[in-house]
Amino acid sequence: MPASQSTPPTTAWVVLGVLSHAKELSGYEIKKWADSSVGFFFVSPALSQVYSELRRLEALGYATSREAPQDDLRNKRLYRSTELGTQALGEWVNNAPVEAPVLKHHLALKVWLGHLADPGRLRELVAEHVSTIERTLQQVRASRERSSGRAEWTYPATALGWAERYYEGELLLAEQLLDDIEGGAAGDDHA
Amino acid sequence: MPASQSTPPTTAWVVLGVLSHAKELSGYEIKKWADSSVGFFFVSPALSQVYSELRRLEALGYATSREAPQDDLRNKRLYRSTELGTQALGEWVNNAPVEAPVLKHHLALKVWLGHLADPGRLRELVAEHVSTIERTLQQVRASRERSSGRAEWTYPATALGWAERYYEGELLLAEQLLDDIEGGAAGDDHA
DNA sequence: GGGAGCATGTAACGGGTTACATGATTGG
DNA sequence: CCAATCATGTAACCCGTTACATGCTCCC
Repeated sequence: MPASQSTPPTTAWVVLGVLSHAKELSGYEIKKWADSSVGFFFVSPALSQVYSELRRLEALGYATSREAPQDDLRNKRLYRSTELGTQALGEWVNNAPVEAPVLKHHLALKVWLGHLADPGRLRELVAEHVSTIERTLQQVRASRERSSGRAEWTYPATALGWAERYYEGELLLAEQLLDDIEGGAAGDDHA
Repeated sequence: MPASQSTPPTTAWVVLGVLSHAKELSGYEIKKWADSSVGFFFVSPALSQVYSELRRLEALGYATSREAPQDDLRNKRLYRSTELGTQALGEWVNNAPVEAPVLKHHLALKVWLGHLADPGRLRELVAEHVSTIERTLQQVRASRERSSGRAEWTYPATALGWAERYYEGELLLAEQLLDDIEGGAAGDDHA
């Protein structure tokens, strides 16, 4: 037995994960679901990659698809998870070690380079960041509210609750950051 | 003037940023500094990539290098930022828009897939994650303490202070997560 | 003697993105 | 009529990683 052994990339599990929460979805729909759920705590793949992961999953026997007419002339391909797929996904969830979170925090990076920044501009950058987070937070809340209540969405709702608190934390951190850089050259052991 | 226009990848600024905090460093040293500073809020590049970014920076005129003997027979290449480099970096810090933070939170992802997990195992996964974060937090604290005090490290210390609070927040979030999944099927609007 | 740290680099690979191409339907 | 949404896919590209290759020195 020579063949492929290496585990699929996490993105494959993300796509299969969306499928595990629904019965049958098109690539396009998967992308949308990903954007408004998993996207708040794990990078949501580009549409083109959703399609290629779907092909991979099908090749692995983790998903099946069927052609469905959506209107005259137009076809969409609908995917669903197989037994094997759900099994493999559960296997991954339970047995793969939890990798350390990966973070690219551009604002923190810029603060770290604050000695090269115009002080006033630095504060503006924090403000920019706060707006970004606030927009995200609104979306998270909307999503979480949508999923709260239905029994099948318990875990997604829990994850979204986590994300909500996470972004609230981001806001707090930004405020404290502002104090730090405002409070003239601070950064040493606070009061 | 036809030539290259596209901005270098963020990693280039990371490397140049390390250089902007020192006078002259080898690639190897840069990697170490990156690991224990910027690495806590922005992915630290692999050593091989540090070297290739250095070559890029030199080609752009943002850095210069010189050959320095480190012991008989052995040479190391020492890099320093040029005027132009510092200028370009400052330009980036001040004028490039702050991109949204990128997060890959594997634990949250797995919680989101909790319907496929063994409940007991899920709690273990959270515990695994907590250990990871605790280890990171210790390192952040050590780094922050090392940089606190010296005037030139004000901004790095501020950034590390941010990181310290960030990981403390992660710990809190993990606790609440445990409550959520422990407290039977919760996730809806808390008390 | 052997392993860890210092030091630099190449090569292969893959994960993932943007841009491009196409085209129908619906709503303002 | 035009923009947005639905819908799928290809191609180019590059960022970044792991694995490999090499070799010295210091310390146990």
